[in-house]
Amino acid sequence: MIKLKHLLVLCRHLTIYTVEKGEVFISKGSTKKQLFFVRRGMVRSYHMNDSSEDITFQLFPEYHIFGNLHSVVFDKPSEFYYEAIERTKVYTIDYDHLFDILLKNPNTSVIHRKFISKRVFHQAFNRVQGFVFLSPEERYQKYVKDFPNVVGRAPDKYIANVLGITPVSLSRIRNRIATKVNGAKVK
Amino acid sequence: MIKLKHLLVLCRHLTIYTVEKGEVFISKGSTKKQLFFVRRGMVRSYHMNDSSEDITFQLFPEYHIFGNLHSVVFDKPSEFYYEAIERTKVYTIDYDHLFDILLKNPNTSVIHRKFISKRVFHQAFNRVQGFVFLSPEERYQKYVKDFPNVVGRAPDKYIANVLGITPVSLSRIRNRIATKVNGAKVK
DNA sequence: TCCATTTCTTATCTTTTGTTAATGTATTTA
DNA sequence: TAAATACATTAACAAAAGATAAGAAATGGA
Repeated sequence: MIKLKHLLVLCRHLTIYTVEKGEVFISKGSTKKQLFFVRRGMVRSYHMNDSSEDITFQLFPEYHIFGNLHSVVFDKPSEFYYEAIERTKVYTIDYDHLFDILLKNPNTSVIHRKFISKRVFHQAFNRVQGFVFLSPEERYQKYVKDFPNVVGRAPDKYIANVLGITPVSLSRIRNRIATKVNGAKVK
Repeated sequence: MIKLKHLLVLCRHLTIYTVEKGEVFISKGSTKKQLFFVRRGMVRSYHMNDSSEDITFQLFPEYHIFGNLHSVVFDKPSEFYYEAIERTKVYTIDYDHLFDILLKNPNTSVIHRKFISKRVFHQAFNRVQGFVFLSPEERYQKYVKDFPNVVGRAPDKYIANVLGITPVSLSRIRNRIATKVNGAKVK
């Protein structure tokens, strides 16, 4: 059980701010261990190729948590950029600071455990299951179900990357699904 | 720093045993929260399709840890089977028991954190990165590099599943790579 | 509102993958 | 040892995906 008073301990240490579309929260190479909670807007993490083409790794809409995973978990510089793709409002806290609080308030270790294992791990584990057990088409359908507030909103090219396919292929998949549903395609 | 005395606390609670090839450690539906350390042999986790065809999710050779993830992390019954694909020797401990020990020995929380975040999460996160950034062929090459003691040993059909492709496709990829390396293929 | 840019779709072609089945090769088991 | 089983490879075909480019639609700024 997470109790209100433990949440209050955390809230006092949160910083709140808003950034414009295109602004970057975390750059490649950063070792800052920060966690962010998206209160409004959307963020994408992406990887920059040698040939200067970026591939989106994940999309974070409202009420999702992101952070410099490479630093927080692996103690390495970030390999990703994290940028707002809309005007975005976040709550942020330094991870080491958070960890101090958790250590000083043993009861909050429940929050820590829940955070690390449930949220972040669950995401990664579920994605792997999708790649192993589902076809690209099924993976897209599952993504629509799991993230209905991302689909018509973030550019499809980002979603395609997240699903491990090309934007062109995603467009065809969407077409294929529409054709199936409507019997014949509606122009 | 993990200290010897903390490891000793854990060791006293480990159970050691060996099973034959084909025997099952964890069945689908199990809610037992157990962790296993593979001392010798190899284990595979797999998912049973409705049409009674199984898909391998992961392979665990020596010195790898596995457990009923669905139960330990999500408090749900296991959706996977975990079976020995060789004669396998494991060290095992009940997860709740382990957690008790960790709580009573605050210094061991380092072990806990390292275990959950580093090992298990690292695996999942790395796999997702592979699916998003690499082609099936590159994914296979990375797997060979990361698990040299699995490749010539576990059946290729299992490895193919882990990589999210069919066994036939993996065979073609291997052929393609061999042809590239040798200039012409060696029969 | 209009222009420029970005994004999505569509088309063409090539490559890869899935599917199914046959063949060859080990490995097991009786 | 012989037969049976499991596995890997290969082939043939269909389906899907990647790459590239061109056109349509949407978006964003001036």
